[in-house]
Amino acid sequence: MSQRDRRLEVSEAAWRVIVREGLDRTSMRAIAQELGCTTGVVTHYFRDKQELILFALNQVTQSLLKAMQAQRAQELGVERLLNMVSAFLPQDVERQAVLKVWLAFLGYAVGRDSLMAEHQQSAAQLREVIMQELQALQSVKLIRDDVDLELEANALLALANGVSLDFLIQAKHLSPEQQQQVIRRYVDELLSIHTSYL
Amino acid sequence: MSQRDRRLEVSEAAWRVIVREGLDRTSMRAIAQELGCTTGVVTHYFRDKQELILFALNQVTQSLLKAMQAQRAQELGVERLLNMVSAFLPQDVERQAVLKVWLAFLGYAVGRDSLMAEHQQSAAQLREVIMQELQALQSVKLIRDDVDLELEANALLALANGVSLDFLIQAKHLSPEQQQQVIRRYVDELLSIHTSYL
DNA sequence: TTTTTAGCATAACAAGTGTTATGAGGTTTT
DNA sequence: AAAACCTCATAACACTTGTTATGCTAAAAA
Repeated sequence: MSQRDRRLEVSEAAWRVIVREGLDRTSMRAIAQELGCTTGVVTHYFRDKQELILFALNQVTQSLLKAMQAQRAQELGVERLLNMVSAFLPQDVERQAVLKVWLAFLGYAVGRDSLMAEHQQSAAQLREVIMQELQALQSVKLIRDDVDLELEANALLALANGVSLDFLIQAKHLSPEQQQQVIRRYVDELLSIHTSYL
Repeated sequence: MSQRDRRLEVSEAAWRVIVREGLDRTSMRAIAQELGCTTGVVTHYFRDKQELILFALNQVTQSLLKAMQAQRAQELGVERLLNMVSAFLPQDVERQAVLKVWLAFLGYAVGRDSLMAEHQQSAAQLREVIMQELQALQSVKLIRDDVDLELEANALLALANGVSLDFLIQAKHLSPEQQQQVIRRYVDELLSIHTSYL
């Protein structure tokens, strides 16, 4: 087992504790116990807790980015954009766990401007990918030329984030199908096919 | 000064610390120092920290609910719904502070199912108010009869939450005008005026 | 006026925190 | 085979945490 894999094991143990117990109860000792060893392992692979947290945060955002990028294999079009945005909706237990970790981090980042800025950087990457997608759709005339793509990218991500949050904060939350439906409707609205006769 | 006001003072001091330092660094001592007194005050008005946190959480959600309800003074219509939803967008520093406290609580509630359930109850209230508004609009034929109002209420709140979050997690976030614009466009879509010829 | 209570400061408590040093045992390198 | 190193357990460190008990002062009630 490589050194890199061991770091991942620690990070994933941290995930599990965060999802189950919450970020503030995720102590070094709790992570070690989850992994079935002592804190020696944790301190060996991470200089301090801050580094561990940032690493785990990166794991979260990178996993979301990858899931989204994987959808770009399909041919350009509405479905591709839809699938890209849907890639990080909480439609199964894994992504629901990711969502919880993500939210825990966001809450933790409140009042910690440097940490929030770190996350903003990842969010900017995500926004960039979506923007490129929108630009591609605009260049093939699927989106009208007068549409503000920066605004649309933000709005689309906002909707996706809101739909994700809905899963955690609403008791009667949207089903996976409804999540997709809400996103789909919004994406459809973006297309000149539907808006050309406005 | 009444006993009730004193509790509010403590709670508001807690808010300020949370926004500035983060929830996990909001200790009893920090709150007391923010208020300019000792922990004796805090422990006198709140049995334990849990009670203080739940009280402050309630203050957050109630303030949002009130701000929204205040908009119902206007006459029924698109503008009223729009203003109700916009009432808790982070369009000024006060509401931006409320947003931070809210997010801190959400992150804190991850892994604490009872606390999350508590928040879901408040969220359900909010959803109910929006649903009533949608029903009113439907009854005056501003929304088509075949529209699923439960789904729409969730979707609308999801969009609003997402737009709010966008303010914190996106460096290039939406301006107050853009926030409103995004909501407005979505609300417009709900109206039969725009969807009748689909 | 006496007594009771509310409001608050102070201090101490046990528990849990991140961090660090030390060292043992195994693996790789030289 | 010897030296260097990686992996990890153990233990101790200085702090911070929420909570509780004690007591003082001023206001209210008797």
